[in-house]
Amino acid sequence: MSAPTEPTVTTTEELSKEQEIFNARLKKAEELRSRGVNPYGNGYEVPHTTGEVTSALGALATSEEVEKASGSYTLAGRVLANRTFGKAAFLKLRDRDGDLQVWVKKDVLGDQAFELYKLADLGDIIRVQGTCTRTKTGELTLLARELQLLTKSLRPLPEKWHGLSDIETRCRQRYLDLIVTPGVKETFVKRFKIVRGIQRFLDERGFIEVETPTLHKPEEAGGAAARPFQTHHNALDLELKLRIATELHLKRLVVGGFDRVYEIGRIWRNEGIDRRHNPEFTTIEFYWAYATYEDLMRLTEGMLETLAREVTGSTTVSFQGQAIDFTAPFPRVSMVDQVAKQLGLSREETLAGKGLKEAIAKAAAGETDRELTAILEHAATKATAGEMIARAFEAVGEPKLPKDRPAFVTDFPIEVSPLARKRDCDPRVTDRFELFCAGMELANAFSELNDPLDQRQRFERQVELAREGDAEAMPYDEDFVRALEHGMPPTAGEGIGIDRLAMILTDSASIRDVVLFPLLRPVPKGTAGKPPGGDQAG
RNA sequence: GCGCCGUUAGCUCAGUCGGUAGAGCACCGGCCUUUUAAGCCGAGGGCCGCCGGUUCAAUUCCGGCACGGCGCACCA
Repeated sequence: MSAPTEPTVTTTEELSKEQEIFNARLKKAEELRSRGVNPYGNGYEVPHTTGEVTSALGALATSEEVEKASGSYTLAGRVLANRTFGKAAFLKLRDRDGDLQVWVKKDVLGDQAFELYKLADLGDIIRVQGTCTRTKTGELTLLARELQLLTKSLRPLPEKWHGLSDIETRCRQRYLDLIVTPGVKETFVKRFKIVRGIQRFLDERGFIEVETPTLHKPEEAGGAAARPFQTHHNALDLELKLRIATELHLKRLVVGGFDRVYEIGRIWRNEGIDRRHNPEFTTIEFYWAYATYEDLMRLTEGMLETLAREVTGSTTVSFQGQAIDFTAPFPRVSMVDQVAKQLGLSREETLAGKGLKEAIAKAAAGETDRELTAILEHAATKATAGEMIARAFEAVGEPKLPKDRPAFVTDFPIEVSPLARKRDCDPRVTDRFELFCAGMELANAFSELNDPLDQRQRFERQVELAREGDAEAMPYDEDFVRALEHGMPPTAGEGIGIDRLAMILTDSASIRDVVLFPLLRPVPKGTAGKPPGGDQAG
């Protein structure tokens, strides 16, 4: 944790470059102390930001206009560039709003303060006070009359032009990535706006935000098809699992009278890591009593259109070179009809499983794409028509979904929807949709199953599946059924993947780019962040 | 879990048909009071990811491992 308090005794010849810089900066910190300056001082007021300066003076074109209009500003931030000219220098100062050039002149600052300035390094946090002008090249610049060093940086920043490009380093040392990689901070600001936008949208419609447990007893860890992480509570000697969804607790709350309720929260799924998956991720789940999944489609369209406009400034969003139009309404695609059409069957034949396996096998044989063939072959091995339909859709349906629009996929078979209400006019399908966008599943929603007897049967089927070796089957949540037995109003509920939504609205190719600290394997020897001077120094 | 690719200075990257390495930026010293990747002069800085094999000699060739990237599988 702690850096060495003394420069290490190692001779110069033996020091790495980083250790050399570290020790040299440590010496400067000591030099500052000897001059009565605490290199880690506090209590300095910072009344202004670079943003306030640029919005007040940015429109004024000449140095005369700027100087006439400029008040005195006191700013603080990190030094990101330092171009020196002996008795003057230009610094690039960054605060929470952005960057501003600071002009340090010996005759303006005074000899003593200028000597202190010379002990500043790239990466240090400084505070400056002065008035603004425009330089010969027209850049709005604060001419410093006072300068204090607030925090000494001991390690060098990455190279200023290319920045950090190694993705591993960017994620492990996100603090550096945020400083030197353009756009990273903005991405996470946009993510914040997405979350706030969702909250505002739902709050305006009478929804209440709640928090439910993330530590689940084994029988509670349902609500999705996924493998949970396991943990243990010592005092209770209790086996626990990290939640894989917020669904079942939120529906308990609907039973309890929270007719419109939502939770934005972290969930964990013990699965692989790739461009679209991080083992911990954030969902918004919301439950709306007396509504149906049809209402949810309209709400979702309105929400996403609003978010796109708020976050990107347009309802058409560019994602990885593809324009995606979020203008409501979004197209709807029936999973069953699409599979039927592609396989040359009728809707009824498909739902009844009549010739379905043969048709899928035939399609697999005729498919040239190796991956799609594998999906179809796998689909043909499923036990029920519903599972075959859902699986076959991945091969024959998903690739045909519109690329320039989000699309609702409807008509999910009951076998793959253990918590969804079955359709009144055809119990083989559910009142459910998934929203697909940019090739990703973005949302999953349905009219909730509120018939406790039906729910019991669905759980029993999940238990059977688990017994047959399905690691992702849900446990039987007895208390949840008990809650339904008290009566849950007809309700529609939806879950949206915040991370994936953030990917799309920030044009990020990987979930890594919208998660501040994505899970990575640990570095074996722990070389990153090791203080110079050997282990005893740390 | 599988396949392909990568790992060289603090950072971004060259390079060595096998003879222990270079550039730019950063850093250090010198000059410079309007710079924009400032400029000029000079000096440092490397277990060439790790382990093993072949070889007189390996950063380079071969094998294994670690970490990462992309794709697949799994999944939201």
